[in-house]
Amino acid sequence: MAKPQTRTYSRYTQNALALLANQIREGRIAANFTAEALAQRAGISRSLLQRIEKGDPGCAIGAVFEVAAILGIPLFEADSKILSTRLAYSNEKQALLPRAVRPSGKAVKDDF
Amino acid sequence: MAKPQTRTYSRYTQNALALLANQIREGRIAANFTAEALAQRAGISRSLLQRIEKGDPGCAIGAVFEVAAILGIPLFEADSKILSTRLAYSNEKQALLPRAVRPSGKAVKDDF
DNA sequence: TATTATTGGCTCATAAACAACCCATATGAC
DNA sequence: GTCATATGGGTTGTTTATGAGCCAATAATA
Repeated sequence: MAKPQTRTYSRYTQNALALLANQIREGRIAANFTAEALAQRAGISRSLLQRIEKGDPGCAIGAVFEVAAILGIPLFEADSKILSTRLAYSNEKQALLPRAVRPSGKAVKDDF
Repeated sequence: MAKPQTRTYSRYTQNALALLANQIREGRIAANFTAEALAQRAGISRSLLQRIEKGDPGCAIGAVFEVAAILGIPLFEADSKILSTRLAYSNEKQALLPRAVRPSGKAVKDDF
């Protein structure tokens, strides 16, 4: 009972995936890393890295982020320190939110 | 012959995953979306959305990005227009890069 | 040009992701 | 408090991702 098979992606998602993939490839070349070498560092196979550099939506997000991290590509445009600060803030905020949502009659936001 | 089994992640990757997960959950609640409702919009199951909101590194990056896109969470801190502009620029840059890397003697960058 | 290594693109076997249910609990509205 | 439902967490079976290996083509250097 698992059939993602044909999953669709918004243009925004497609572009974001493509951009991240490009940054990874550019970063690898800039850092003078062989695909094999980078894959090894990230603890993944070369074939997976190839798919990552092609922007395959099916790749595990952990693997993609790890490769990006190794190359020093800033996720969220934030360095290590800022990221953890934002995370801490986010966690506090989380605690204040309601835990269940009651859909209020109608739709809310559909524009992006 | 597939055994990711025990994959390790840098702190940076872990934080980035957690932050994105938090933003998604916060965004869903802010938009007054039920988990079920959001999952349907994204074309995924509720159980997958739950894993996404917990920051599971094994989730497909396409699914995560799509959910983020629906909620209007800016990936790369960029809106739709800026994102496509950056992608176009990145593609041009890509064409100018060498296609194969010759590892020059020693290591390069290991600090991030 | 010759040489060597990187890369792209396959196949295959296996581990993992995913969807569809289920139930129990907690939550929000009344 | 009562009620309806959203959520957390677990299970199951199928689909998919992943690692390993291989080969051909390509690209980088001498």
